[in-house]
Amino acid sequence: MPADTLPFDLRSLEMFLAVCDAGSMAAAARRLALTQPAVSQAVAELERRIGIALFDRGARPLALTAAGGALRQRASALLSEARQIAPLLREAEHARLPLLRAGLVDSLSRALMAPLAGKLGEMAEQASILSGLTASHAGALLTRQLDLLVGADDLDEIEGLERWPLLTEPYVLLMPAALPVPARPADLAQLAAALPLVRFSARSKTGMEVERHLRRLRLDLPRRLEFDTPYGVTASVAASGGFAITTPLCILEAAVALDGLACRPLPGPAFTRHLTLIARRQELGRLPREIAGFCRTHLAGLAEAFDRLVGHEIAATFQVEGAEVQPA
Amino acid sequence: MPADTLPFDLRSLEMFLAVCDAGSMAAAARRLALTQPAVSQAVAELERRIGIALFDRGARPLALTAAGGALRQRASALLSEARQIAPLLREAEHARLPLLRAGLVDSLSRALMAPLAGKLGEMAEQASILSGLTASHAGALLTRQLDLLVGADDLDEIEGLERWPLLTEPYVLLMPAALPVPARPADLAQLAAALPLVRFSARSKTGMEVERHLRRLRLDLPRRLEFDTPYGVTASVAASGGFAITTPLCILEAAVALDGLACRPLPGPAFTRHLTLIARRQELGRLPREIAGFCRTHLAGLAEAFDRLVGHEIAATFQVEGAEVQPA
DNA sequence: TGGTACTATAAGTAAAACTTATGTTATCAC
DNA sequence: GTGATAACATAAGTTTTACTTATAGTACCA
Repeated sequence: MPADTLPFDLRSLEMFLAVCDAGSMAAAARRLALTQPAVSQAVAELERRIGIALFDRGARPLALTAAGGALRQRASALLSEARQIAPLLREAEHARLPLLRAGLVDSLSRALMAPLAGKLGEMAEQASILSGLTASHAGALLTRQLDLLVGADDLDEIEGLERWPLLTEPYVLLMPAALPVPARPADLAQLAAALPLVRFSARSKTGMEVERHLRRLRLDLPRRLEFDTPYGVTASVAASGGFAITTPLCILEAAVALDGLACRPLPGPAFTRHLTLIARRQELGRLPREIAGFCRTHLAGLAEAFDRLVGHEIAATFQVEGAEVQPA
Repeated sequence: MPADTLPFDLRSLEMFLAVCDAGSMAAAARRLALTQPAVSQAVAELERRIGIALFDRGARPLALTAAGGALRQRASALLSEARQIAPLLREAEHARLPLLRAGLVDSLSRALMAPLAGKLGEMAEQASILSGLTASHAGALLTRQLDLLVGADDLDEIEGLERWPLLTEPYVLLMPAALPVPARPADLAQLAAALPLVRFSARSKTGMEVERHLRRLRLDLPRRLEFDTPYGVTASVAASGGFAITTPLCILEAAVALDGLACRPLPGPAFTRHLTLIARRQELGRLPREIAGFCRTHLAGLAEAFDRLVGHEIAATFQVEGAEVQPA
């Protein structure tokens, strides 16, 4: 018997949830057409295997502990997913690709979500596109909860992936247009003394990159307000009159009015962000390549909006991948 | 033995995946420290219970059938979620953090992110606002990675929380304006036959609620395209000419042009969504109450936009909480 | 203070999961 | 083709698990 065995199976979760819903083990037993000791034993075994008490014995209307409540949430989600599977497999028999799941980094939602949805809808029977942080999508890709990922991280530390670069964009300053443009990195500290710096959370790849870059520049800027979405950062800068280190795509993503704000070049060494499409190697054939091409075509259409947003000087750093690079 | 039993348990899925990964049943057996017949029997039993062949016997490097491939995707997702559960429960027991962090459901980003950031920035030395799904925020709240949560779930199965209702809004149909308005629930099936139904993913509370509602109405609508953000759903409907079951706030959140689309009442019994502010009980004093009041004030400002979007008839269901309800 | 309705434990039984043993089939080297 | 090899399937026996009945213990209510 392997040591990393799961501490429960679906049957025991089913019984646990029945107890939660019914309010007592005896009632749950009736509902499941079992005897009461069966339920009692199953719950006890579940608690023993997880190693945490799930119910508060000694309180008569049986009460959940904190851990019990958490399990209730997750278990019901897990079971409802499990119940969907079998019917879907029957449909999967006569289908193209049965299911295609993609993770799209937040900052490309507005640029790519709808066209990508159309494309995936053509290529698969069922398509699912999730938004969020690249970090969480990366985990999902590896555990096969996702099949494709478009994000700001090329996951080069992970084997067995194929990578299709999409575009490169510069980091920029988003700040009040009236203020003087910082010329040297040190001017950023001065700016931060006058205005609140709005940051990306360190949960996001972008936030981590910015943090690392500032450390390289030996700048220790305050950390007052942070967000994990481009909208949060941009909207907060617009509302509060602060400033942020962000990228053109992140600003476009937010789709908020930028009255009185301007994009300025970030002083100091070049600092860019790369967006990449990633899939597990050799599982989807030429599909990732085709989708990457499709994304590039759509992203190229943004060049004009970029120009308007940041001016020609900065926009030159914006670059959609042209040559179709072979996956590493 | 009840008839609606699941056709598999986690153990059999584990074995099935081991076979997929190892490439043969014998190799999988070695890896699982079992004998070959154990695996063979488990796979056979799994196929019998699901009622579909998963592998292509007779092809020697064992090949997956279409259904087998689909099961592989979903089963590995299911298992990786299952494996996360136990460790999370252990964390749920303790942990404590000083900093003020809030989780805001995606559909309120546009409405509340910036003002909430300003407010929290006043009240705390450092504030962090994360966007995403209520479900993941709920876990973060329990494990004390978040201190506040604004979401579409009141987590009533969890003890030890205080809840501050913010507003109630109706679910509505977002569909082409030119098409006739569905009068009865059954008309939805007809609509779904003509147009693609764009769904919220079951990962989101909104998606789960819609799914449950449809099940109550005994409607089995196709599942072609799904998203976990309001922007995804709205943009896809706008781009593809499909339809969706969504809410006014979700539509406003997306901030996309709705040319040719209209909001229609959802036929059938009343179906509304409740947004609530949640905190762990008695940990932040009167702060949650104050923030809830602040949020309501801001949300009340949306009433006009609601009217324009959905018309008076539907908008009547939109209701910002007035009385400050004592936490349960 | 019993009565009721629940939970826990003990011991036995039915079902399942797994094992060894053996037969069958596809692939490959010759 | 032919036999060797490595895989899968099936049969029969064994261990483990899940469930049952029976009984004792515990919180709650009148």
